[in-house]
Amino acid sequence: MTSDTKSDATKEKILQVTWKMLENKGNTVRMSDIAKQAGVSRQAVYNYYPSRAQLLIETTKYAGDYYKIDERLIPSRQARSGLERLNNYIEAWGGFLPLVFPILNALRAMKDSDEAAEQAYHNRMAAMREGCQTIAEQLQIDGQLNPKLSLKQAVDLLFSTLWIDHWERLVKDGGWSDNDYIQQMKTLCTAFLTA
Amino acid sequence: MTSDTKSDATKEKILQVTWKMLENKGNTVRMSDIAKQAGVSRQAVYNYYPSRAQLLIETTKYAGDYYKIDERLIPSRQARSGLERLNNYIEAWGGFLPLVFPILNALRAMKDSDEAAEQAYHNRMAAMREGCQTIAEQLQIDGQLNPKLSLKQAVDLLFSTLWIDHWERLVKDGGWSDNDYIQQMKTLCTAFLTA
DNA sequence: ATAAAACTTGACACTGTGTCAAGTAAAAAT
DNA sequence: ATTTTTACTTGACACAGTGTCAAGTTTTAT
Repeated sequence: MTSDTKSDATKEKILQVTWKMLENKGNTVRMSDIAKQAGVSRQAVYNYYPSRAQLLIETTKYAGDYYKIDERLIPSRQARSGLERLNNYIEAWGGFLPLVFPILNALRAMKDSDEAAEQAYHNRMAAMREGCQTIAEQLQIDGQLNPKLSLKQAVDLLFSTLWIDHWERLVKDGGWSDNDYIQQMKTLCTAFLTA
Repeated sequence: MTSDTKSDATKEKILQVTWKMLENKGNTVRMSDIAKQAGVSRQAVYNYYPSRAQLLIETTKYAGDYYKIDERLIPSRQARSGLERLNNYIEAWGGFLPLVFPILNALRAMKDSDEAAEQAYHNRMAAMREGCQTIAEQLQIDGQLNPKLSLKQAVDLLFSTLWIDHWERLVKDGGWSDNDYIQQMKTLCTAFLTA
């Protein structure tokens, strides 16, 4: 055992517990709840994560790595046509979102009160938006992009349509299944992005 | 002057100040900020509104009344066809949203921590959703509703597409003009709602 | 002049975040 | 085997913001 094996274990345990509790209780979880659940003192948590915002940000990274979003997006990146890319992207995203929603949700709720949280949330949005950008560009190259839309408009619309708020209302509030969501989004996005 | 003329004036002034400050500073405004700006003590505010949530809720009503959403929706209600109804609805909604966004935004931010705020936010959503329901029903009667969509799915999609999160990203973040939003939403909603 | 209403002032309880200092227990280094 | 370091714990405290309470003052009505 190296000198920080034990501390690493605690550090990771805190992330796991945070993640689980975000899924169960949502963004109302307090630092003391997390500490208690992880079996350590509140101060131990602050030892590793200097603020609640930072803890959430690290948890987001942890979960993102765990669910391997990059791997999921391989089929989209390998697509030959814009439309194929779009469909594969929605397939990957629609499978990924239910898993990371609780954490993104917490980040979203914190973004008004914390600068670092806003930054982290913004970065996540930017990363996702980039995928949408590539899709729209590919569609344009294919000559399939709706002529009523500028490239930017197409990207804005696609991104916003697939972002978590929309998903939340359809799946969480509306009771849609993951598959309903994926299928309908494929149809819907194709409908407005292509001519 | 009757005995509560002055108190009514103060009560309304607080609402106005709250409204203005939500527009300027967003949901970070504190009770003490509002009091100071209204020229009264913090306790005077609590005299009329027992909690911050309640104050926001009353402000929402106040602004809603002020901007006369009902009047704006008359053209939609008088439409002969589903499509006409849809377009008129988007026209009204697209003009209304920029005005009430700051307040709905504040309510949205409070909904996780306050039961009453959540209820109020939910009610606003429900009212808006009802308009979407009528549109979808009319489209179905006209035989224009996309056969790939159930009535519920159509309502869910239309509602979510027009709700504030989507608008915020396009207009606030994306820099779309109000008119861009209205025109694109007309096209987009028509595209996925009809066959 | 008196009473009621509409406030103000200041103190305080409560929740949750974040900090600080002193102590302990076990592992690691010497 | 002893020191030293690491990984904590315990408990106190500062701070912000909400909400409450009681006592005092000004304004308005009668």
